[in-house]
Amino acid sequence: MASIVEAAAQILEKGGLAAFTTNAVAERAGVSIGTLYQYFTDKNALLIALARGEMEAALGEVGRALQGDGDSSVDGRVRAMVRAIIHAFRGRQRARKAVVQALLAQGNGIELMAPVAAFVARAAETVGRGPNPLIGPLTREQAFVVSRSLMGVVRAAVLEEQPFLASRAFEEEIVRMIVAYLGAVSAATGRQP
Amino acid sequence: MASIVEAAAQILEKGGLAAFTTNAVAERAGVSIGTLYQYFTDKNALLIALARGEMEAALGEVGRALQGDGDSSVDGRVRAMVRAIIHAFRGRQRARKAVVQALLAQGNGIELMAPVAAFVARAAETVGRGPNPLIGPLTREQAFVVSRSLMGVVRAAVLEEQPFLASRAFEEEIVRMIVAYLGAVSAATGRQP
Amino acid sequence: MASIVEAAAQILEKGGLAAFTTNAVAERAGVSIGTLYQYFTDKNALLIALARGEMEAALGEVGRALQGDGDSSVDGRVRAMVRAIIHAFRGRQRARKAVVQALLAQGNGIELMAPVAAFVARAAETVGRGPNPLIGPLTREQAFVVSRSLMGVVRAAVLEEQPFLASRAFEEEIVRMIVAYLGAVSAATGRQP
Amino acid sequence: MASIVEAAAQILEKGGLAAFTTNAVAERAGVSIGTLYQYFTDKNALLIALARGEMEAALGEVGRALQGDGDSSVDGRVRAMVRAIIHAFRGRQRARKAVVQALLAQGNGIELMAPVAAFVARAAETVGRGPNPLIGPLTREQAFVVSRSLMGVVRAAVLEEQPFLASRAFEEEIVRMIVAYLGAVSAATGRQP
DNA sequence: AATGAATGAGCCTTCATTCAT
DNA sequence: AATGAATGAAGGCTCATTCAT
Repeated sequence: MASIVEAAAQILEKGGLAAFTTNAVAERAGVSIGTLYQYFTDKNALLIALARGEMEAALGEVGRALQGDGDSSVDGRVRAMVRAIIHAFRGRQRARKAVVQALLAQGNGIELMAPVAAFVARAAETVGRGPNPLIGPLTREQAFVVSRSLMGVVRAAVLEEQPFLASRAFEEEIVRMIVAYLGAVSAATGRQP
Repeated sequence: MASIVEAAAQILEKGGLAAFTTNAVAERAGVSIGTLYQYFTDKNALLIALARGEMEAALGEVGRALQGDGDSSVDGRVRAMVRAIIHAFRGRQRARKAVVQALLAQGNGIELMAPVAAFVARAAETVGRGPNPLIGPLTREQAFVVSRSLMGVVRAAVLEEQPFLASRAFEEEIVRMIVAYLGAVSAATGRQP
Repeated sequence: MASIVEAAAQILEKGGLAAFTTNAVAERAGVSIGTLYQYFTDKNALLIALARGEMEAALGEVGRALQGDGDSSVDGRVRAMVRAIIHAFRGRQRARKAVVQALLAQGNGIELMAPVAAFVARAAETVGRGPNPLIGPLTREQAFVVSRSLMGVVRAAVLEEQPFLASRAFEEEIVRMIVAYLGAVSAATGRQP
Repeated sequence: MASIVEAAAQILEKGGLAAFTTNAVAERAGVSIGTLYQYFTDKNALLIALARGEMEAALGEVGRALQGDGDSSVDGRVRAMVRAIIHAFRGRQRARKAVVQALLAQGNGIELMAPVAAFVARAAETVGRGPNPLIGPLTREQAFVVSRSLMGVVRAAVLEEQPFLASRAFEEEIVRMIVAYLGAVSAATGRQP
């Protein structure tokens, strides 16, 4: 089962969506096509299993990064989160890309993406508080904007295979944006009461 | 030719990527499949033609919005830009989504997306200057972060069919983020010399 | 189209239901599988087309037999009908059998059989009248009994490949049964008023 | 073993031939597929076992009906037989239908059907004698006609799911046909010596 | 005796593309 | 330029059957 999912990831990584056929996956996994179908109802089910795995990995990475006891300033913590996201997206770019594509192509993508986004939003919120609180709870729109812009930037860099993806400068700018935004939210909220 | 591309857009809009077959497009366009192949060497060529058209339309929309002589403050001009982006993405969501997917699925997507992003980055830069300049020229990474976060947020809202997509509150938050980021960039740059 | 149906009949005739694959049919018809699917939505559609054709042929045969101006006595006309049914059932036994099976396996069979049965029932009724009327209109149950017993006997003989299928003795007995039954019905009806 | 056959009948009854897979049968029987193959060499072997069982049950029903000491007139005894046949065909229609189909699909059907038909023919003969004999031994063709028409009518009613299947009127007509036929045979035979 | 994971031949069907008219 | 019937490679999936445990 795990080997089949792994094979699927490899196929996707190497040949993209076009190469992703159940027969190819079975062959690479070293099992018969029948066995594949014993574990996954559907080509789609396999895809979802793969996606779920990737998502959980990403979640874990971000979560672990935030547990880390590095720099506990707002800047430091945002940077930890940004780094985690970048990392989560860098391993097996093509596979991940293909998974996202395939998922979106069927409408199942959003539900699977949602948890990650929610997690990121919550993390941002948490980060904003800390020792000397920066912000209160975010509104729905605010949470959306933080999480999606962060993920959007990173994803774009991955998809476009930008050379500066791993650079310090890039990280810096993303951090700057998030921190600036959280600050602005805080300022606006502070004024309101 | 135009009618074929239009048919392609409609098919994509209505049935998504799965419904997008050359035969279906030809039929809807009211021409024979042979004629379609007279104008487009390939299914892919048709897709590219469609994408190019959509891209140009988006570009035009943003450009026009920035020409408009509304509120000329930084806030006002960023808001005009944000609105234009949101609009550019809302007409025919599904078709656009499908185009992006299909394009990405083949690796052609990035080149076609690039001009829009470049344009958005330039617009942000321009906006930052204006009467009383906010910022100087952006670095490559900064331009990337502004354009992709903006587009990323809007795209996510479209794909996830968020109900607040057209709301004032959503627009407000995006503007807040862009302005805060531009401000932070400006501050950092100012300090450095 | 006709050649495809014909090929289907031949395949069914030779190899039974098991050999009836769309690929086999296409090959025997000398067309590509794609062409087959241009004319028939489905494997099932092909089956139905075949069945309809066979049914109409059977109908025609019986109809023509009854038009014939042979012996116009009740006995003579019943015999003409019986003979026609036997003929209708004898050509391409296996193909016919397979069609019926396949059809029944999907529930579509009955509707296609019904017209033949209705026709036979009407024929029996007509025969019962003639110059010196034997019977009035049959009740639903009576019509059913005449038509189905007649068809049932012949079908059984065909399926079991009885050697006496074409014999005079066999024909004689069937005629005897039908005539006796019509007589009994007539007698019962006559008594009732 | 019995439970496997029973499971097969249930599957056939509920889902028709299409649902009749060895795996499905094993699951419903609550045994593993391996066990099923321990008892039946083949899917076909299972089918034959099922058919044989059903056949014997039918045989038993008719036999018992004829033993019964109800009305001993020809009419009364024919009616008892007709009723038994109807009953034999009515339980688990779909399963029975499917069995017949499946059997026919492989050519094994006829041999299994034959005993029932033979039995019916013999019964008809017996009935025709009784206290005041109606007929002598039937010819091969006559026996065939009585048994197959009777079975054919009932089977058709079952397959077509005729609403009058259980009605008195229907029974009446079948009885009328059989009795009329036996009478005609008797008359003809009587004349001949 | 029982289990059930594994097998794989082969079926139905789709759809991009061609080419003679 | 346009047509559209024909093509056929290729893919998803089923299910009877085996065999090591």
